[in-house]
Amino acid sequence: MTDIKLLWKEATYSALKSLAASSGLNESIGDIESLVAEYPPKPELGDIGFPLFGYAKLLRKSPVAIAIEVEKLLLARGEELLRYGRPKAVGPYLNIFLDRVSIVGDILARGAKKNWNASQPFESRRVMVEFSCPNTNKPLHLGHLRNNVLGESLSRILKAAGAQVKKVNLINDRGIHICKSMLAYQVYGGGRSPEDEGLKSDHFVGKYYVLFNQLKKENPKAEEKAQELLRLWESGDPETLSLWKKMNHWAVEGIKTTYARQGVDFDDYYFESLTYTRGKQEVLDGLARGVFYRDLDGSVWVDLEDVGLDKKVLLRKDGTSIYITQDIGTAIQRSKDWPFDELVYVVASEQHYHFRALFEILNRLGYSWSKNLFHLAYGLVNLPSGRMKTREGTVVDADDLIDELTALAKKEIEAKGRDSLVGDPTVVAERVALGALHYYLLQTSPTKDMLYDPEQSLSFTGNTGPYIQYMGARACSILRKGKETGLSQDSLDESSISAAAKVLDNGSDWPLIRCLASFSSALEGAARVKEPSIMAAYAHELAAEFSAWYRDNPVLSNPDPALSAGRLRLVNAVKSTFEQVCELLCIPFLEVM
RNA sequence: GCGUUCGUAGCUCAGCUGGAUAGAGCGACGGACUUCGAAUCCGUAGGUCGCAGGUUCGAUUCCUGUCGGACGCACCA
Repeated sequence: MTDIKLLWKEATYSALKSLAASSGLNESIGDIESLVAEYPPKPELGDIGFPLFGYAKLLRKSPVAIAIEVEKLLLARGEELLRYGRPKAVGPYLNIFLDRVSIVGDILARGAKKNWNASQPFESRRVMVEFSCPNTNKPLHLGHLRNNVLGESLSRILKAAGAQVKKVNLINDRGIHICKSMLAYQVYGGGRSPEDEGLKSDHFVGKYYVLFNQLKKENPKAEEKAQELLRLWESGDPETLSLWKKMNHWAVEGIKTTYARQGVDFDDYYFESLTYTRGKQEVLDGLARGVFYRDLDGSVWVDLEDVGLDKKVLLRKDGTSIYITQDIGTAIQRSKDWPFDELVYVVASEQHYHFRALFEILNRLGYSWSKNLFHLAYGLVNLPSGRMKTREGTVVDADDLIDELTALAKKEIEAKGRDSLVGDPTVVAERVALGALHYYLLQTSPTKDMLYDPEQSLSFTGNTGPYIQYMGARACSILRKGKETGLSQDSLDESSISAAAKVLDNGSDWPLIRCLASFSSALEGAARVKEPSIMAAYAHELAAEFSAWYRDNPVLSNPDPALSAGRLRLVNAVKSTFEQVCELLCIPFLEVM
């Protein structure tokens, strides 16, 4: 599809060029990029549209007249071009009606295959994606769920578009916040384990982090003691390290369980405790080269005021590194470990300023790849009641939320009397819950703050993940019935496909086919601007299109067996496309639900 | 104060490098289950795209200003 589009674009562009030449105008008509190809709003207008307004002034003709002349020029080129479709002037637009049989053929060839996507605009690009990056003092919450699904989905989209992707996670396993939960555990824990208290291990650690607030009330020196614990940790005190290791293990293992449940994983884990001293040497080198400067008290600074930022501290007066110093070191290390064409940080938009400074500092240190760093900033997830706050207990815990959604989905399955039809209702319910949650989080563009309305997300009607899952399940259902009737012909040899394609070259099947064909441009768009929301919009469009199609176009109960067989092939392609789309959006695909 | 970002239907959101009549879902109202699964579908109502300028043949989209919200401007992470 992409190639055919390009072919028509080139043909139209060269027609415009010769039009300019024959009018005796030597003015340039701009490069081919200035000719935009779009989709006409209605199928009956054509499959590709070129608006010609921009050429009116250059050619001293109305766009309507230009369209007519371009159409004439293109028609004159004969079969060599016209076997790929027909050009038609439609007002100020030059539209193309593509050769539908060949397009249908391409779609049907998807069949039940997994990897039919041939369009790979990101081929050979190496992209590293960093996401999640939890603290080890508490379990994941709703905000992490948005981060995780954004990072995972974007990685899958980039991979599908042909890129080599490396997913990395940086665990924040050191610092004062970790020491607080350790201190509270020393005071209240009594040496108990998560098993002793019957808690998931990360929730167990989180409980003690919350208990630190109680400790502060009981003991005014609690903050001081936490600082003391941090000093002990940094000096390598064995007892402190052993407690730290134990609690971190609990936290990380619990968090990994949630990842597995969510269907998220990583190619590499970095631990801040192992990387936090990196970057110091880089800063000292930069200082020696005059990129940074030393203050009278001994601290090291960078002045970014000329690019609209402030002066930033890079090393404390005692020579220790801070947050941004670590990120400098980590970025440089990564560029050595796995040279990338691009590094994407999926981090909340609160830290936008931090990343602008980081990228600029790396630029000043002379790393040419600093221009290939990208902060995928996402907005906060708010509740109808306001912002989530740890201290006010308004944080929505990730595991609890998935549990609640699962329970609700199960109730829905039972209410519809489908519990005996879906296999294990609990398993299916959790997959529906994840579909609901992930789609809800991905449909909004990342940059925006979003409102998480538990009620709406718990409802499975409308523009939701379960709706998309349902349409996938319906496609499967038709295919199952088709097998029983013996109408389905799955052979993928060229002649049988093109025979089926001819049957499907009609007005009623076209809107669905056109939608299936636009998958690659949705994928390309989502990968280019790094927004899974574009793929989510495509998923909904496909679901709605399929729903409308099978309502009006009987597949099995059709008097024409050839049409039935052809449409069954089409349903097969629909199913295959849904599987791909669901995979990209972290929505579990369901054969029945 | 400075910076970043957002403002589209009653609510939650789409609208891709400026292009053909600004779209979904929820909610409201009215319809469709002897028919491939009604977690569905169809119809109706609902918009000065925050406001004011500017660029352009053309602006929800780009620029400037302005109003409103969010976030940021630590020797915290």
